[in-house]
Amino acid sequence: MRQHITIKDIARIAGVSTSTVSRALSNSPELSEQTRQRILEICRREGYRVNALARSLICNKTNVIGLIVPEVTNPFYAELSLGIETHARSLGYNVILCNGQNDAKVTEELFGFLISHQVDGIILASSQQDAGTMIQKLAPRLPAVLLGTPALVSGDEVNSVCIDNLAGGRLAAEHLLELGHRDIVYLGNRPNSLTHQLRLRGFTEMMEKAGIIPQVIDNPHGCSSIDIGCALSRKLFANGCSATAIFASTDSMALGVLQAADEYGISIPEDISLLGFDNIIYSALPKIELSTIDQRKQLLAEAAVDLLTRIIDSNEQDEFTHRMIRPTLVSRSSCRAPKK
Amino acid sequence: MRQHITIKDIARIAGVSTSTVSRALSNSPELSEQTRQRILEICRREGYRVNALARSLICNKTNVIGLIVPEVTNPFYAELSLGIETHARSLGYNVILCNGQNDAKVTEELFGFLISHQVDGIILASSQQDAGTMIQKLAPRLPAVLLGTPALVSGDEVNSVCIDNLAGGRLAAEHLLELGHRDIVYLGNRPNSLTHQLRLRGFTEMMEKAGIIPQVIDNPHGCSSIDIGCALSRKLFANGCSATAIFASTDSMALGVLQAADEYGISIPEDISLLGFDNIIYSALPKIELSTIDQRKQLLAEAAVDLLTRIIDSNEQDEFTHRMIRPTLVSRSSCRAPKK
DNA sequence: CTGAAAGCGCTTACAG
DNA sequence: CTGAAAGCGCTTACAG
Repeated sequence: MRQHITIKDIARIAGVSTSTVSRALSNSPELSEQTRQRILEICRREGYRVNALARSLICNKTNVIGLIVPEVTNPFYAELSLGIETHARSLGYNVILCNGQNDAKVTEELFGFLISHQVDGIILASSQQDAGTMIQKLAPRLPAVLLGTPALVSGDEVNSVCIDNLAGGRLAAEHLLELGHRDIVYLGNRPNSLTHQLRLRGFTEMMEKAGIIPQVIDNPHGCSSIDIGCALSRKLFANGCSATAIFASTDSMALGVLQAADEYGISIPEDISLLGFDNIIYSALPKIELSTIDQRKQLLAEAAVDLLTRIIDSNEQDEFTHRMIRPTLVSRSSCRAPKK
Repeated sequence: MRQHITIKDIARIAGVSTSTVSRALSNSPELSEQTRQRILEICRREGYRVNALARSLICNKTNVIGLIVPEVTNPFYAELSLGIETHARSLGYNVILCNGQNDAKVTEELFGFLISHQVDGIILASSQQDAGTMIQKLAPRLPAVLLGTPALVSGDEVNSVCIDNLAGGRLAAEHLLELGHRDIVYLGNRPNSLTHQLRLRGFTEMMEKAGIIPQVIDNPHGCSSIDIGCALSRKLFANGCSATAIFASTDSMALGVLQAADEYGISIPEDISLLGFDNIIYSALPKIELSTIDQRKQLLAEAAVDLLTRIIDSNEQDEFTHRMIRPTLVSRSSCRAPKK
């Protein structure tokens, strides 16, 4: 069944050596145009397809990039991975997209899988604190880029691309302050996520300048989701919530807030303003209309691929690059001035 | 830089032949437990990792399944791919997830990529009419399963797993009829999609039994999305819409209807009831609360993987299997009885 | 229980 | 311009 046709078969049919077939396929210049065409025609006719495994084994290059995301079901990562795949393809690389499932064990296995398969480099998208350390430990020597978390701050020797979360937090604070909010909740802070730490820090610093100390509600889970956002908000609302605005750590969390608010008869934005972070496509839906901080996924994706391929090509690694992208505010209708 | 440690290095360090190292790694029984442990310890210490390319080349088996989805950014496919990956992993297979981007050219390239990389089998998730033919043409001889479209009907010689779309269409019709609707629009029919044809047929057959001929609005694009749903609905609403209910061909399309309705000041479900198809997670959001037909992604995913691995193991292919999963109605609040 | 040898499908110096 | 040979990293009969 799995009997593929090989270069040997083609050589036999064409009456040439395997070397010649190989050269015809790789567009080697040292070959008469005539024989090349004749051989290529035979390949086409016989449905020949090069065995990438064998070729990569020889060339020590696969032209494959491994991409690990925490969860494809989160639209933020789905959109990000689409951007990465598209840009990588335009540069001649294929992408193997893997689902870490927010699980360190699975992620570690995926590293093993990708390395075993000799990928040329790895992009790890993560908001986990230890993502940089993971790369160092699991893929030393392999070109790698950490996407979404600034490795610079954590001191790991890895390359990274991410949004400026500090600036993002500040943007959020400015927006809510300008609208006149004073009693504000930051919902869903993940203490073990550097990304979230920075987001929070930018937010609180700006708030404190205005003499305000926001209430911070931690998210003890390793990820953010609608369900978690909903659960945390239920607790908040159950205890009676005086705040006029909630800044949710991600859009998914914000969608959860929306759900809990609905259950408690709280209107958004009439009773409470809601601001998210990420700008996933569902935030733009009517009835949702979530104001949010845009992570600019397209820019992130391209920067990560560009950086990784540059490292792969340079074949050296004695300095590390960190790129930060500036976030922007997307103002929709989930935020307004507080009631007097 | 990309100097990996090989079996030869291990052999040298351990003072044995490469054969022995290989046997230690593959848990071959013909080996003293003592040397095995000694060798494995060295491998661990040196951070040795088997080169999957070389191993697969010899074994003629990769334990990798290729999965092509039209778009990971569609939550339906994102959830489906998660189910497939999880189930495949539990059976010892890794999954290479690829993004067809709703583009025949890209999909064809992906087939080439996967076949070149010697995957053991392919799952193609698609709602395109010609998906079965594509498999036959691009991957004859390779174990493959078409997911989401019934190959049986199209007469292609491929295996398939899908929901019973005819039954799904009937379920939708029954629900709207029971609520008392008589003036109904089916929005987003894709004439070149067998899946959608069946959905429509089940729907109209049931309607016609009740003496009703629904208005059908075609979707000329090759895919369904929020934007397309919105654009089609705008046209519908702009011309004045008498219908009391809309059955959208997918949940994404339904979200687009919601958006257009909002623009035209039409309330759902007060003015018009809205029913979707798929049951993506965003349909469950408050304020959205979309009634829909559940495709039961988990069952689909598992059935596809089970079928594919069975074919891979059997190593023969002279009969083709078609599995259909029964859809269910998920009734939320976007559908109600029409105003008198 | 262990090793030498052949071979998986390919590429690339090295000759001619 | 073309071919014979070596080799990528591994596995597996075949001897011993």
